[in-house]
Formats: sequence, C-alpha cells, structure tokens
Amino acid sequence: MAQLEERRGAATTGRIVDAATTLFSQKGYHATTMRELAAAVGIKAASLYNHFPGKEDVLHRIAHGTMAELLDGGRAAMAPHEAPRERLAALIRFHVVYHAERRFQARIADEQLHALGPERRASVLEVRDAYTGLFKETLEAGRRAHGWLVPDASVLTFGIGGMCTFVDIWYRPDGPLAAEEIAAMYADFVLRALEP
Amino acid sequence: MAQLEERRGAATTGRIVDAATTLFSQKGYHATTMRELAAAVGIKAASLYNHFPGKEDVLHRIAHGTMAELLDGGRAAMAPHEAPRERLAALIRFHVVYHAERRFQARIADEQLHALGPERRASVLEVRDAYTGLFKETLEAGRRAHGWLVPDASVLTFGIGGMCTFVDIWYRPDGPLAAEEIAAMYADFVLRALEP
DNA sequence: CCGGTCGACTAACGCTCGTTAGACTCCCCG
DNA sequence: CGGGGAGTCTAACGAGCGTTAGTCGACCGG
Repeated sequence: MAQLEERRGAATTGRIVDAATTLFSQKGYHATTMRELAAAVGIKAASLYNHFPGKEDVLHRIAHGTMAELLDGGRAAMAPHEAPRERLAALIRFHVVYHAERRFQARIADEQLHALGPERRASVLEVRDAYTGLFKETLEAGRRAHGWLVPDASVLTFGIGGMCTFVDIWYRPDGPLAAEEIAAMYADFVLRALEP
Repeated sequence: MAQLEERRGAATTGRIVDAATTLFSQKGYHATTMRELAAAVGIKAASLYNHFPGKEDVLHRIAHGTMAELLDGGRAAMAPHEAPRERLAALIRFHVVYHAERRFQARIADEQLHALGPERRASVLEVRDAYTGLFKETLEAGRRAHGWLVPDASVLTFGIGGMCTFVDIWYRPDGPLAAEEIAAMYADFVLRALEP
C-alpha cells in the first residue's frame, strides 16, 4: 500500500517539493507562480492540486520539514558529547554544513515565513524556538561549567546563529572551501571568543 | 526653487518612501500592492506615479539609499582611528547600531534585492561590495600588523557580517538592551576571537 | 478481464495586480 | 487677477494570479 503510493503519485509530490524549494528560494514565494512551479515539474498547474491543497501548503511543507530536520539533526550531533565545548562545536558544525549543503531549503525556512498564515507560521516557529534553545542552553552550560564569557545568552545565540546561518546566502558548492572546513573555522572562532 | 519643491511634493515622496520601507520590510516587496502603499500614505494608487515611475523604483530608492548610507557611515566611523583593532571595533559598532535602529531599511537592502531587475540590482550590489570590502581590508590589516587569526578573510567577513546583520531581524527597541550595548558585545566577541 | 481510483488534462472563473488616460483643483508667480 | 503647472482624483485597461469543475486515460486489485 505504501509502496503503491510511492510508485504512483508520491514521486511527483517529491518533485514538486524539490522544484518549489529551488523556485521559492531564488525568486521568493510570492514571485513564484503555480504555473511556473508546475512547468518545472513537467505538469500543468491544475495538477498540483492533486498533491497539495494550495500554494501555501507547499511552502509550509518545506519550511516545517526543514526546521524539523534542523532540530533532529542538531540534537543528534550533540548527543555523543558531554562537555559544553564539544557539544557546541558539534552543533555549530552541523548547522553550518546543513546551511551550506541544503541552503535552498534553509533560506526558505528563514526568509519566507512571513508568507505563511499565522497558524502555519506559528507551527514552524515552535520548532525553530526549540532549535534555538539548543544553542542557548549549551552557552549557559558552558558559562556555568567553565566560565565562558556569555554576557547575554540570547544575544550571543542570535549572533552565533546569524554568523552560521548566513552561510546559506554566500556558500557555493564549487567554491574554494568545503562546507566542513568553513564549519570548523566558525566553531574555532566562536570557542576562542567564549573561553576565558 | 528647491524649497518650493520640498514644500509641495517632495514631502509626499518622503512619506511614500517611509511607508514603503515599513511595508516592504514586513510583508515583502511582492506581497505589497501599490494600492496598499498609497493607502498608507493617504493618497490613491495612481497618484504614486507622480512621484515614482513604477513600483520597482521605490524599492531601488530604498535599497540603494540604505547601502550608500552604510558605506558612508562605515567609512566615517573608521576614519578617526588608525589601528586595525579600533577601526574594526568602530565598524562593527556602527554596523550593529545601524541595523538595530534602521532595521526596516536594512532588511529591505538585504532580503528584497532579488525583486530588482538585473541592472538595478547590480547598482546596489556595487555599493554593497564596497562596504563589505571595509571589513575584509580591516581583517587583513590586522592579520598583517598584529597576527590576527584570520584563516580566510572572506569567510570571516561573511561570518562577522552575518552575526552583526542578523540584529535587524531580532532587535526590538523596547528590548532589555540598547543597540550600543549589543554593538559593544559583538565587537568584544569578535576581537577576542581574532587576537592571538 | 473488469471496476475503481488516482492523477493527469482542458477550460474557465473571479479577482487583483501594476499601470495609464484624462479631467479637476489649488496654489504660486508675474 | 489671470495663466500654468504640479498633484490629486476617478475610471478603466489588459494581464496574470490562485483555484475549481469536469473529463479522460491508465493502471492495479479482485
């Protein structure tokens, strides 16, 4: 039954999500039309409605799915480590690599949320706040355990987050540095600034 | 003559720019309609065309003007200082304070450029690249003069820029910290990480 | 081999968009 | 006090939007 669905229509649904990810991230949600999205998939606009109730649902699927991946991936990256230093470094590295390699998704989840209605936006922000909490909690743990210089955990979370998220804007896969190299640079940079 | 123009129509032009700054930054360029913009100013949509040739010109005026202000302000902030340490700290503080206090403008110049046509976008990016260059040159000067840990000046410029720009997303004027306090935190953070 | 469902299609609806045309009002300059 | 231009308005245009209705073919389970 599940295999059946995958064989018939779910493959098209996935191609819609992929095409929408590219279009939304490069032109923006409002500037992308359903006819454009359909053409990128190779179908007609009306057929999109066999897969999604409406345009906004496509955006919500991408944004919410991306945030959920970030939260799960961030937790998984930190899990093997105990000390705040290694936990924060792992979290930063995961964040940077994800924002480099999945930068189209990441940009949608960051920039296009304003196009969602209140309830859908709230459902994405809920996951995002949980993810942001990973950074904040780790910073506070480091301050308690090792005297990290954290004058304000929220401000520093935003700062580190901004630095590492911005990667999704400027990173190019054919650039001179691999995502992991950039990730390591930022993790080192942050830890140097934090540790007394 | 100039005073005359200011008295008659230029005041309305300024109110259009102000209203568009709010609307574009909060809803996005494409989601803002000319009728909405006109209503915010207190006129009808057709009257906007007495002040701007078209919608895109309003966006370009805001984006280009903001970038020009950043470039001029950044140069002015650095000018009094000689040493890379003070020059970078002054640049960061200016950048953060500007992005906090003029966050609506700043967000437009950062996020809505994709809505501009190629030539208009290029004219904004030209100014932006010059501004980014201020950071990069200062980082390299610090590396040469004081052995700052700058493994890659471009990556670090993007990182510092992302950290300090993101302020325009989360800063609230009625929040617990003044813009100058946040600016000082970030300048200290960056210099701690850079200095050997 | 047949019935049903899934997913594609064509056609079109109602609406709103950015923009234009043209007339009117008001105020400054001579 | 009269002429002119700047700035507003109403009205409307054509285009394109998201979405819906209804039809048809193809494939899978029984």
